Amino acid sequence: MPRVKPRRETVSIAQLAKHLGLSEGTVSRALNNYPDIAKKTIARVRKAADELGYRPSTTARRLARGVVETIGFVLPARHGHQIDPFLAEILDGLATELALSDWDLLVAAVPEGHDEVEVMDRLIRSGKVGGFVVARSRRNDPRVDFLRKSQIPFVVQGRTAKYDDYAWLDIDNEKAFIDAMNHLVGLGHRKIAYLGGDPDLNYAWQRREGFVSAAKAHGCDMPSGYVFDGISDEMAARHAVTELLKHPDRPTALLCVTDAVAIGAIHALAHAGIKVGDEISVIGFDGLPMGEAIHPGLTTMSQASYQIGREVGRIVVAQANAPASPFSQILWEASLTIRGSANPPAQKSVTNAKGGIS
Amino acid sequence: MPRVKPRRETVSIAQLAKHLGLSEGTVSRALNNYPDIAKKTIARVRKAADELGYRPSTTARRLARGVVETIGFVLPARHGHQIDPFLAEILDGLATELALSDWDLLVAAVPEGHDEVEVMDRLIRSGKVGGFVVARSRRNDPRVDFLRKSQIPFVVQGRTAKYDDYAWLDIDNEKAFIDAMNHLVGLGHRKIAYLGGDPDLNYAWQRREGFVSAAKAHGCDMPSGYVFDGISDEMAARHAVTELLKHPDRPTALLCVTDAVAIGAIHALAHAGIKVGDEISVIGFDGLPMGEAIHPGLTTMSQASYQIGREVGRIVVAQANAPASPFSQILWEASLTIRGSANPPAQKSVTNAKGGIS
DNA sequence: CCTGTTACCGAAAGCGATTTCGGAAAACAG
DNA sequence: CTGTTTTCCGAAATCGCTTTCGGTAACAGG
Repeated sequence: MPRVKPRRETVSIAQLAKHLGLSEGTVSRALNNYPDIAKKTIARVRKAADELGYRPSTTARRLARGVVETIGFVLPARHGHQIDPFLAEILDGLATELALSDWDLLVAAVPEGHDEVEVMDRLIRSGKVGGFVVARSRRNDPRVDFLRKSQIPFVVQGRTAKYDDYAWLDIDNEKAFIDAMNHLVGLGHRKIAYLGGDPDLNYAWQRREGFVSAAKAHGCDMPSGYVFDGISDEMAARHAVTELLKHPDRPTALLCVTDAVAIGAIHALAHAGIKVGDEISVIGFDGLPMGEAIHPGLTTMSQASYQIGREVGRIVVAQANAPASPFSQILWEASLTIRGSANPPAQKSVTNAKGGIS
Repeated sequence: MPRVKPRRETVSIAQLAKHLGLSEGTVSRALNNYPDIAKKTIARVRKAADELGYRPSTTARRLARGVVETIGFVLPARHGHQIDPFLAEILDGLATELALSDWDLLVAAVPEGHDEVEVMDRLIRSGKVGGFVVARSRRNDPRVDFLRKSQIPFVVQGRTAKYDDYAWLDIDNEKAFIDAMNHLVGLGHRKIAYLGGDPDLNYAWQRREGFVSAAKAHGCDMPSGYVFDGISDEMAARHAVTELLKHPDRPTALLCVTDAVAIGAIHALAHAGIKVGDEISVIGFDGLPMGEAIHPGLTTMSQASYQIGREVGRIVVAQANAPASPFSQILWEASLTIRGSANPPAQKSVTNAKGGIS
């Protein structure tokens, strides 16, 4: 299926060269600051290039240089879920940072019936990208496994459980949830339930670890039925809360793996006529703007997702420019944002009820 | 600044040709289904290509063909705001649709101090994209003005006020808000206030038109101070609601330009101790999942943003493949999603108070 | 058996840059 | 004024693929 060739009417280096009475090679070297071109000539070429609106064809340049200054980002396959705000923010930051280095951002979706690694492999083989950013890492992540042996620069937002021979930027999720627990315990809570996410996702695992270790450290009651896993959206959160409200030893606080889950939980609690922030405290994680808009405001551990996107972009470009340099591995902290959803427990409930089975 | 040439270790057509004992040209034509290649040969080439994992370099292919199968999407400059969920959904749908046609999606941000048109211009001149999708159109949109005379295929999500000689896909915002008003009036409301967005954004303008015309048609009270403009986020919505609550003739319902605004309004109302869905009804627009998670659930006009993204992708690719064909101009309808935030007005308030100045 | 088609494939010329290599002109030294 | 460096630029090869243009071999018809 041969196609037509709709040649763009843009200026080529040949035209620019003819216009200047120079050879293409000279023009090219002038624009790329080669030392063997007279400064006067460089200036002349620059000026003409500006006037004619010349921009080198990135296609031709890529072919000649053999370098692709484009970062790939594969959107997680949507299994009914919608793309979450956290990813959107990362993308925004990433695009912004890449623009500053004159790199491009290629966003790819995973078609039905394919998987992420397949998509990445095709992007690499067809020479469309020169690096990757991987978001929302899993404990055991095939994407990272693949990229590790692919010779291509990449940065992971998050970490995996096993290997550590690659660049990543992660939030200290464990510490964040320990902090959150400290806050709750400091407020007087001892009966704290946990709405966790898919433990395959490393952040969910890490947060759970933080919760569990802090609960132990503080000697919190941990009756069975206090810890949920696999809560990934608002609806799941509502169901979990419904369960929880039937619990003989009702918790006074709820720690949630994400803001979305926390908001779902708050909704469910409000629906059940329970006053959030009063009868039950809730803490989330993310720092979504929405957390400020709901009632009561959501107390949460905030992470600067836009900044994460930017930093990740910076790292991947740096790595592409200096392949031999050691991997950046950066750990950032989340910060506690206090709003109305977490307060001291209601007085009547401050009894050390006999805990159930852990 | 000459760079190194880190040649990828991928298979080239030359290697494949040598491996097969054929010429490069023949291999190329075989893979592109030229009619003058024996079917047997095509099959043989196909097989070998699969086995060797050959993928043609898109860079070389682009250079040779002079066609760039990439759609550009410029993220709106973030003036403190965060990227909204609606855009994220569109992106997701767009990427998915493009993947099916084997097109790529290039997402660009606007660096500080530049504007969107500049960014688009550079993307075109440097040959990085072969088409554009423009989202969130303004009534008077420089991006559309620019693209109209740029000879490059593009699709606008939304419309502009003036020209109509380009492809677009829009929601019938005016009708949607008339429908919303009909719903409110049907419930018994007559005193309805409006929290509108930036009227430069065409959807905000259209929705406002819908509100105003329906209000007139139904003979609703329209005292001054009932219509707000420029409400773009939750905080602005809160301030507007604060104003509104001081109004001598308090409205019984609130129509909001977006879900985000509606959620901000609900928050403000709840904060003021007013029961949403009871004392005051609220309706939004978008159909964000969050609207289902808040309490009470948000009654809203839903639009299928993911589908919009897909359709827009389909259109732009179609247009790129058949440049001469007429512009697709598609109008979709939003659908009313009823939840708890809009109900008949409280009985005591159902008095036809004397309206203020319109 | 000879000629006219058809069916297939090879050769070669781009596409628009980059980069190496070498040579002419200019600058410097003696 | 000649010989040697520098400076600066042109020529040409390349990157990997597409596509046009012939040309050979096979096949048909007479």
